[in-house]
Amino acid sequence: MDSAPPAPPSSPSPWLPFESRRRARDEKREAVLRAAVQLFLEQGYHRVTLNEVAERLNITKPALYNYFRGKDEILFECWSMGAELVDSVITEINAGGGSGLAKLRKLVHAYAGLMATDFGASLVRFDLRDLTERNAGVARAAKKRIDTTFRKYISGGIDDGSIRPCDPKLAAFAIAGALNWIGHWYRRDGGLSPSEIADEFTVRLTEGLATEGRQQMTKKTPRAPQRRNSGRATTGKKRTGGGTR
Amino acid sequence: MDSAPPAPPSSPSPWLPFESRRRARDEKREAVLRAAVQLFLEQGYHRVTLNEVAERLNITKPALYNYFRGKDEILFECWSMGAELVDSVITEINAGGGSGLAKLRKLVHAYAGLMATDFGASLVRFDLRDLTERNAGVARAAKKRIDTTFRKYISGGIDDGSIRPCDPKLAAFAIAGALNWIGHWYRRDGGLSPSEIADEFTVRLTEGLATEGRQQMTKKTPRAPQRRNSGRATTGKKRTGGGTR
DNA sequence: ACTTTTTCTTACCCGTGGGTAACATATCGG
DNA sequence: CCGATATGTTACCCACGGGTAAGAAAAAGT
Repeated sequence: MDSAPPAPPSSPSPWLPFESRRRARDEKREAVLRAAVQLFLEQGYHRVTLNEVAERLNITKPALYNYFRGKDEILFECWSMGAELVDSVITEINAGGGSGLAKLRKLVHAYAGLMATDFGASLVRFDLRDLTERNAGVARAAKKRIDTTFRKYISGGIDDGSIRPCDPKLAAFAIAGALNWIGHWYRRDGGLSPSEIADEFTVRLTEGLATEGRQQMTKKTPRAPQRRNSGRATTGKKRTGGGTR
Repeated sequence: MDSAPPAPPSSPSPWLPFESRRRARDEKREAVLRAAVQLFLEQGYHRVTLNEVAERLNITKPALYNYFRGKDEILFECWSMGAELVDSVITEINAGGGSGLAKLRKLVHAYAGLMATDFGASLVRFDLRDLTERNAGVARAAKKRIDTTFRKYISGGIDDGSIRPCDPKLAAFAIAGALNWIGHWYRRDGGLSPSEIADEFTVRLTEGLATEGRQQMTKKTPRAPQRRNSGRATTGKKRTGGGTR
């Protein structure tokens, strides 16, 4: 018979029922976040009790208070995990070169993929009003940074000629909205893989913006490649995402 | 001489503090919904108490139970108001003619406008998990109808040649996502009017799909482009209708 | 071994807010 | 004017769940 404690379905907890509990503190902390984010997404923050979170980890509620100040802090930390993912994506894109359109496409692709992860989805499915005013402020700032990045890539693309003139603010809203919505409808057991979604959205959300979008038009390189060069001469190998579709 | 009780700021309640309370039942019921939807959007369903809703209407909590079975039914009825708005829009579009693309544009335009209303926003900002299983089922069905309509217009447009071949499912997700997101960021006191948003989104979300997007391609303009320019008073560069370039 | 510190459990508190019972007061048909 | 019916009010109940206190049980230090 299975006298050994039955392993929980997925992402096994560091606290096995009666076993060695010698993991590092940070690992446990993160395990709490993984369990919590999953439950919060499944059932919604307000319907999840700390007892449930604890139970899923084979511990009891007060034990959670060794790692977090309270429920809202757990929520915030989950949210922050997602924000960090996005921030690192942005940092990486900024580090690389490319036209505004190329950067935008990279961002769209990576962001779409993130929306299919738990922490990524938490970014758009959690209600910031559940946080303390202080944490909500941090979160708002992070959102602002992300939004600004979208706009920056778009207006940068307009300047360098890779994107047709448009209102960067509304274009960013439209693109970010379509992406954020992924976090609401994506299901792991659905018919679509994250990479399929990311590939398709990268095309769909930028095809209307590109100056050289279809096979038509003069197929010349981006017209008048950046003359308003503010420093970094990123010319190099552009090839604005033309590839595989 | 306004010796009468001072009217509350906006959307005056039928229950004036000590005055005639002789309005029809349905009007009162709807007044409850208007007050509720506003509070739910402002603060979030779980943070709004029935006492608050009642207070805003100059009544007390138990009085609400004359019109609704409970809090969750109020939520559902608010949601339904939004759903009915969308349904009537769809019915009207279906009644009219036009290519798939034309219908899609009408839907995008109307839907964007709805997202800037309280009941419209409630459609995407309320959590269906707060409803009873029965009501949640109704809501899911309504959402399904809306989604189906988007896809139908798109695949219809592909068939009639007004829309370039693409995956209708993902295209619908992208468009609906961008639109739904309006319900999350739109603020009445922001710098953008609903009609500006609707106009811009109508262009932005369909320009990538149209077979005749830019100045080339066939001539069969299905309908005259909406010259409904109501007020183009914002940031200078914005050529909504024209496919110039 | 022994203390000390960290981690976790049992048992409890208590504010909150949806919901109800019982009663009061309009409103209306006649 | 009078009961019947809608409509509101006051006063209360109580389940729920976040949070805490006090102490057991490991881990770690000595």
